[in-house]
Amino acid sequence: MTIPKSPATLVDVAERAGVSLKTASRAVNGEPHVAEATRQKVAKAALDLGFQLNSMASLLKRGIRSNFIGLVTGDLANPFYSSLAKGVERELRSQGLQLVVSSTDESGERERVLVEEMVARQVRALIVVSTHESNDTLRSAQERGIPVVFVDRPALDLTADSVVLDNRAGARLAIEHLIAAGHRRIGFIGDFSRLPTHQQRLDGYLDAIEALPTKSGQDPRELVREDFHDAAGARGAALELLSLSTPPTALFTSNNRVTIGALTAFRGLPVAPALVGFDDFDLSDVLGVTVVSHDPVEMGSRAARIALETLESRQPGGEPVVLPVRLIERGSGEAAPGVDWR
Amino acid sequence: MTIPKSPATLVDVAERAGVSLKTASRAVNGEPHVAEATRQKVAKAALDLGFQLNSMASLLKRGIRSNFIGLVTGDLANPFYSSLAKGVERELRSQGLQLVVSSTDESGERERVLVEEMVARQVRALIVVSTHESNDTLRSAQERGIPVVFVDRPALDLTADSVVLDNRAGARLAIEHLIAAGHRRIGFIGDFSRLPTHQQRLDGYLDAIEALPTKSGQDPRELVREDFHDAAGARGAALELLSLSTPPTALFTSNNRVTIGALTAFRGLPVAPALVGFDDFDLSDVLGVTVVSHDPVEMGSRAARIALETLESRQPGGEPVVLPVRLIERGSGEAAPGVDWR
DNA sequence: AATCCTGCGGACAGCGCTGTCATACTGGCG
DNA sequence: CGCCAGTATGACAGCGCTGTCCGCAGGATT
Repeated sequence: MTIPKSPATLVDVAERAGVSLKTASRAVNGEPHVAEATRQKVAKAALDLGFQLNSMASLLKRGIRSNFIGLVTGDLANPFYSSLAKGVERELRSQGLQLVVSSTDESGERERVLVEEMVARQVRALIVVSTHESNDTLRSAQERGIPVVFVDRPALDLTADSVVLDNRAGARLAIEHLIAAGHRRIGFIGDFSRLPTHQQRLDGYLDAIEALPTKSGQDPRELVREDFHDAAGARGAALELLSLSTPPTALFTSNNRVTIGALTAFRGLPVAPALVGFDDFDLSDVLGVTVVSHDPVEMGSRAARIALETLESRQPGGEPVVLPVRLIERGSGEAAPGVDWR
Repeated sequence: MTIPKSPATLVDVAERAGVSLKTASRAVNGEPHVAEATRQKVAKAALDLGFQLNSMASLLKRGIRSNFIGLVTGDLANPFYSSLAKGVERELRSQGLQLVVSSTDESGERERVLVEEMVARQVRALIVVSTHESNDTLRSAQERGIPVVFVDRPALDLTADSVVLDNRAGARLAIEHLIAAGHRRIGFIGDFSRLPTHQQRLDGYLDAIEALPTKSGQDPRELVREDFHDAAGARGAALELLSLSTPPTALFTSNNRVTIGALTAFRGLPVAPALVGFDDFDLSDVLGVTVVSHDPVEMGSRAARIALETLESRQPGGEPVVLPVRLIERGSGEAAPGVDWR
């Protein structure tokens, strides 16, 4: 019904208040040297006209590119990423910055497009969970002076800050925990093998496995299954491992989706294998699942803080920030071989 | 190391390419009437200088407000909201629009601030899961010509589009299902009582309960517990209900967090009460929890589509879009009174 | 030869705002 | 009383870009 009347400008406000444009600007922006009475007049005029400062014009004039920080993640619907986003947002809030998000669905091509779009939209900084298929566009964003902070997955071939987890230690901890419970055949189900997080977690697994006295000729990777990015795929991998002639008595699942997939595979089994998962998740306590836990919200906050500091002239590209992980025992990781933990 | 050289402007590009500003503009924007050779020259110059069109200036000049759509939700870390965000983002993607998100943490005051900020940042449209504490700022956004679409919770006292679930029918369905399994004392654990979703789900509950032959003097709200917004609170409510002298034999939990809270309360009980939850969640199948399910991603998409249509001159404020819900039987809702379903 | 395209390129204004500089007026102080 | 510091206000340019209008060349048309 309402005609989309073009919004009031500062000129209109100034006119209505009977003051100059500049004075109106000062009043609206809360600058000093404006008489209280004048301030009131301008405020009233602004209210009457439904005036809203056009921040685009304001930022343009001041040579500021924008008030947005871009976050590029895999999939917003994954709780890990959305917690990350929450952490980032919380940090930005205090600075009057806003968060622009988008999901790559782990496609390098989409990552490229999204980063380009964000750069075109003048984001102040980029926080990226990179697919690591290519980083040309990220590099060129950097070259344009846009701070790029890698999160969860470190920067590769690129001097940039990153905030990551202590993946290798976490995985080793998990496997050693299973070994301590008596397990010797421990399966590993992992994400895309190109991802650094995956590789590090696998390294941690191998560290612990290779420390075990082995029958000669044994392949430490015999029970390793990789490149499963969703729960359904991980479920299949778990079923396959469990149907081996000598199946593993325990599994290590390298992220939340994989853990969930494995759990769905256990339904109907007389004895569920012991399990330690990387990433905590809702209901892990109800289910009694032992996990390598960490704080994705904190990870997002840290990344955001680094991005903001870089904006304030901090030198980019220092050592990666490595956040600690810890094992939370809930039962599934403490069950001895052949013992059901449910 | 790199000095944050001030980015190249179109003037620089034009100069370097030896053409006029306007010609460079035409070339960069792919407008017609530019000779192929000229286009090449400009492209090369732009590349050399690392030129990036300043979209703020461009949009300002063209009188376009921005390419952003704002989404204001309760808490990004809640899978329900992040799925919603995913749906919105997916829809925007094809239009070259980007998504700005922020969380209110269910505070009306924060909602106010966020909406104002987004309006100041010139978002093209707003998609809101309103706290419903007040809608003044949303109304004024509307008056400025910014389409506002309510999602999950309908518009109140405001002519605006909304996309909601069939909450009442869903809740009634759930309760009738429990009644069919033999339950007569069914507890209700709900969210903030001010939320329309809550009220509708409670109405659905009461519909079904009141259809039951009652002992006179019986209060249909005897087993209703409200205003629990997180899992911890819901857990307490569940424990309290179960410790009544005549405890309910079944529970209806009105959203995903409440359901999870109730589930954590069941640990250690010899017999878990039957349970139907509103909202599906990860691992509901592993746990065997019967739920009233729906598609939050689709809900986000629909809301985004409506926002985009309104931008394209569709009349705002039609009938609310009501999305269907369906019951998924997984065991917890089919157990007879006194029978453990786990 | 006069006319009209069509393809190409440029000059200029101005989007809405703020930084700079200038002006006018107050009061205090030596 | 003259001068300076401080406060209140305004005129104006210009951020980087694009829409409008205009000019010029060369080929087609009458």
